Amino acid sequence: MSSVEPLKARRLYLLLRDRILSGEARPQTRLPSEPTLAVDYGVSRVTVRRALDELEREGLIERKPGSGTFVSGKTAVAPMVADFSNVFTHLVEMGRRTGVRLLSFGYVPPTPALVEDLKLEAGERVQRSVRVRLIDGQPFSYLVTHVPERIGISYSEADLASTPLLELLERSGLAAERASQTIGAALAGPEVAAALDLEIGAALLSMTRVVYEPSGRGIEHLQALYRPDRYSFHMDLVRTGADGARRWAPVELSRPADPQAPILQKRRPKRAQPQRRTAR
Amino acid sequence: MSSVEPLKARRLYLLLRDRILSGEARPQTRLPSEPTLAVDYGVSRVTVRRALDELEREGLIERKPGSGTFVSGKTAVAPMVADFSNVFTHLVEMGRRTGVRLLSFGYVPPTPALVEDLKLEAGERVQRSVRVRLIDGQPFSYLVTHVPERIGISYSEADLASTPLLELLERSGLAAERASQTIGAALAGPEVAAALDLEIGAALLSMTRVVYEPSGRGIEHLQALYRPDRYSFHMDLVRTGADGARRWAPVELSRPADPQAPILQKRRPKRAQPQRRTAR
DNA sequence: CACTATTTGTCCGTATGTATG
DNA sequence: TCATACATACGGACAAATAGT
Repeated sequence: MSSVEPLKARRLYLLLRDRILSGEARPQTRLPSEPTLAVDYGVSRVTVRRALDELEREGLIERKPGSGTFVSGKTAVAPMVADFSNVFTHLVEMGRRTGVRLLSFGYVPPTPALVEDLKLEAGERVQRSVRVRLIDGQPFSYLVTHVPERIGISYSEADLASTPLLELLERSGLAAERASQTIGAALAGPEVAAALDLEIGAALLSMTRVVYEPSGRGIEHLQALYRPDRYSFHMDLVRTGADGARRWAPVELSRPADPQAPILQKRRPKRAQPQRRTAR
Repeated sequence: MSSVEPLKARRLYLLLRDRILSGEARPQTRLPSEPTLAVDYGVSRVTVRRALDELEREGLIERKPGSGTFVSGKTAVAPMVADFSNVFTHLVEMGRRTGVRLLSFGYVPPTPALVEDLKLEAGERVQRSVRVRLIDGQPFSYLVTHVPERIGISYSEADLASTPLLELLERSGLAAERASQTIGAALAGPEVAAALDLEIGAALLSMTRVVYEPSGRGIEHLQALYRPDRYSFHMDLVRTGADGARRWAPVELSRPADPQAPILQKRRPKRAQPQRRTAR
């Protein structure tokens, strides 16, 4: 009973939903007509209708015959916004909104890449744990963590399910002094898709972080995958250094010194899109 | 007239290509067998073969009958890595590797979101420009910029095609003092897909940045969309403040690129020996 | 040297989504 | 809205090549 799904329609549905939920297509505004959408996205009108049907079923749009299709004012669930410069995930702030599920835990031989990133010695094994973070009961991040075995033994599996890893490491007397982060994008494989309640091939935000102790050896390697509709990174910067150097430093999140501070926790990135008219 | 494209096969192809180009699947390693892939990704073997055919055609994999499918040592084009804390896109570093195409330019009434973000006054219009950045002749970013009209008039359309916007603003005597950035993900619409040489619905890295002058008014609103295979954000952090505060500050960009990191590969529920074809 | 297990390569008929009118 | 034509996707089955026992 492997019924095949309407793939093109689903893709278009996802695209339009993304536009609506991201706030690009604002409530009460009219969507392009069905024939226009069909031409724009290179599909038939039947496919467009299928996508719109789905959106209508979810209450995201309202169709008025003879008039057009309109974005309804349905609000999306507030996504989570993280301060990019804050390496610690502070449970205090997250509070009871978030939870953690420990999917797997064990000690494995490291891959070559891990040896390089963590500067492991020959034969040294790593502790590998896979966790899923939830917000309001909904999964939003998939975390694969690798820690050198000599460090990993300082806490238990149960600790990991309740306490942020970096906090555990600190309690063990380890000093996290330097960190290195890279943000990119990736596609969801079967495991991740299942864990994050997505379909295979969905787009994800990815972050790779390596934390080092003063000696320069790595103490944590984290590969995180986020649902972009539920998580994004944010950073406020101020100009520093009168030496003409174009340096910018992050500012505190908690203290919005300026009443006009531009941060709003709930704001999501807008995806701009040239509505009309392309130039070549 | 080929009316329908192989969507599932294409998706699987993109997924596997992502794994290979990102370095997760390392050269010379063996991919899971076709039946295994079919089960893992919930498609038929025929579909798996189509995806592998495409990869083989591009030389990313080598198939050895009876033996398996192997990742060939073909190196991906080095993607661009940006220092996240550096608001300025320094042409100096980018040098001649990069180029800019100005797609559109003009003055338009602002959207409600823009009014809010830039703190525009009633009736104030904005200058809107759409640019595409190229690296080695290949497009990697799609930039939609909005600038208040009172500021935009200080430079010409030609300037914009050759000089970074923030530099132009500085020359006009404007002080960029604070900035606010959000990174997320988005899906490619028709225009962006065409501009970035992608297909509609492809995943993109998105960044929204608003730059403020000391008075608190916005002087630039940038919506950037990046091809994740050609661009990513990087940041090195050091611990600051012995006051126990968990502050981290960015340091100078030292090393070029961390190859993108590990995602998990589905393990077979069978009795698997240390076959270890996992991620890195 | 065979025997076995697993892999890729090739074929089939069937079912269903998509485009067209 | 409906019906038709076509391409894709599916689940088989079987052959050939490879590697390990």
